Amino acid sequence: MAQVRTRFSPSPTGALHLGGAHTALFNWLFARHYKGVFILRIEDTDVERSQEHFVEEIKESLLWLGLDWDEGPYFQSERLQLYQEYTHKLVQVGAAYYCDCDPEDLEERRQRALARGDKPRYEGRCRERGLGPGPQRAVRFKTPQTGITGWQDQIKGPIEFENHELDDLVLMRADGIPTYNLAVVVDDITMGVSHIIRGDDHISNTPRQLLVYQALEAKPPLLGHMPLMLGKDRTKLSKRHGALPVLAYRARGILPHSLNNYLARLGWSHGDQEIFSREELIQYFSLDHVGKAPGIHDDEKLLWLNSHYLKTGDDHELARQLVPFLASLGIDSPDPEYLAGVVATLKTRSKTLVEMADAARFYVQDPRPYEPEGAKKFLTPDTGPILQDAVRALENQADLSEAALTGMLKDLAAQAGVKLVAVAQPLRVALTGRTASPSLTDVMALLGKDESLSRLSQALDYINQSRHEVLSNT
RNA sequence: GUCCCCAUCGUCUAGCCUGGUCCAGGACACCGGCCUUUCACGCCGGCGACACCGGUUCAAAUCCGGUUGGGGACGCCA
Repeated sequence: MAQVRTRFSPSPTGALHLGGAHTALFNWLFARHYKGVFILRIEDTDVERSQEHFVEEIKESLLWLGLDWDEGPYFQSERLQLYQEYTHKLVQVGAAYYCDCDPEDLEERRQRALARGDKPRYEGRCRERGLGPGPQRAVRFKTPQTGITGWQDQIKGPIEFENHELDDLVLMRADGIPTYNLAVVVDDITMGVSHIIRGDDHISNTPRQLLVYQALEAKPPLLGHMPLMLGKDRTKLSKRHGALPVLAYRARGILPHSLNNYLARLGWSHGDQEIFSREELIQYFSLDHVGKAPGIHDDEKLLWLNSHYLKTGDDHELARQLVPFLASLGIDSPDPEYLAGVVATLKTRSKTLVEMADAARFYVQDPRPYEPEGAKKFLTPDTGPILQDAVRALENQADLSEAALTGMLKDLAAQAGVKLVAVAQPLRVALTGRTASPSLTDVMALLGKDESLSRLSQALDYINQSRHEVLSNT
């Protein structure tokens, strides 16, 4: 295969969301697999809606996902001259013509046709008028009205359209800015794009673009239309389906590779494999295992992948990634070594970094106020003696290893003649403020002897205090 | 409405091209059990699908046709 050159070409009219990330990923994977080039191109010909800050957000999103580009970003708004040249060429060879139809009038006709149940299309009023350039004049493509335009889609297989289904699309607006259909073609030709991989919502544009290639006597790239991602309601994924911008997933505490792995497996597969490293994704990716049917976005599966990567990730690396999440809870990042230890105890219990940060609170903050239910149930006059015994035992405990602490807990239970759980829960609430937490042996080891002892006496104070409150209330 | 695309468990999917090895495999979710100092993790098990009709064939999830259903596109948006 000649050099592979793919591109991702978002329009900066909104944030990069899941659907965009999906196509970006497939293009990137394809380019990386074939050791080709991945191009970023910003399609900002919609002057009205394009915004600079969206460009930044798109770049940031791609970088966060690790989808680095080799060329670009190119901006269509900086290539207007080029589109003009191509437009003139098309007019010269008789493949395009000037049109002065009133856009509002056209819009009205379109609405009427739709209401009537007809296929709305430009009737070709200016097609044979031989108009020259002038103000308020757009350039339309003279679509052949006979014959068939088709291609071998790299994902869907053969697709064909009858040319008479197509109308004369606008290539160049009256204001001299090209439309999408012209700009893509010119760009893909001049940038030497070898493979266009895009959503299948572009299928109906494809015959038009192919016809433009023909008129330009240019060889079109290979085309692959990937199935769309649908929302739970099975319609095209859009803003109204929830937290969709890629950066929203970052904010939720999703790891970038979790999202990549998730997105890769939506519409693509490699046998029964679910978990892929970045390298494996590159190694295995190809268009022949991209499916044709649309997929529905499933947050649960994403969360599962994320918890998998949390579980299997490196403690220090995860600790580093956890820092901003702690910060947003108002917690200064503790010593990296200590935080890695904290992470080690939390990684199997968290689905996101947000959850992990929240679960980490008690390690670096006062466990009070205690979880009300837990305090009510486990920090009572009945459990006071157990806590007192625990204080004594811990004071004499020199070895804070897992085995030693487990032994200590078991001895405590044996001496009190109760089950281990009866000792563990009061201690847990005293130390962590909660009824659910990592293993107590881990907690005590990390907190250290002094801090643990101080939390136990805090809890004893709490018990005494509430007893007095009860007494004074009665 | 017209054109185009699609159709395997609730969801993501393997298998389909090169029919038999599939009374359809994996994963998420869900349910049950085990493990257990709590919560999780983990482990074991369970539930659960070839949209429908016809054709081709000794044989069809796999090939063909139709029906139904879903989606997408019909902009001087991309």
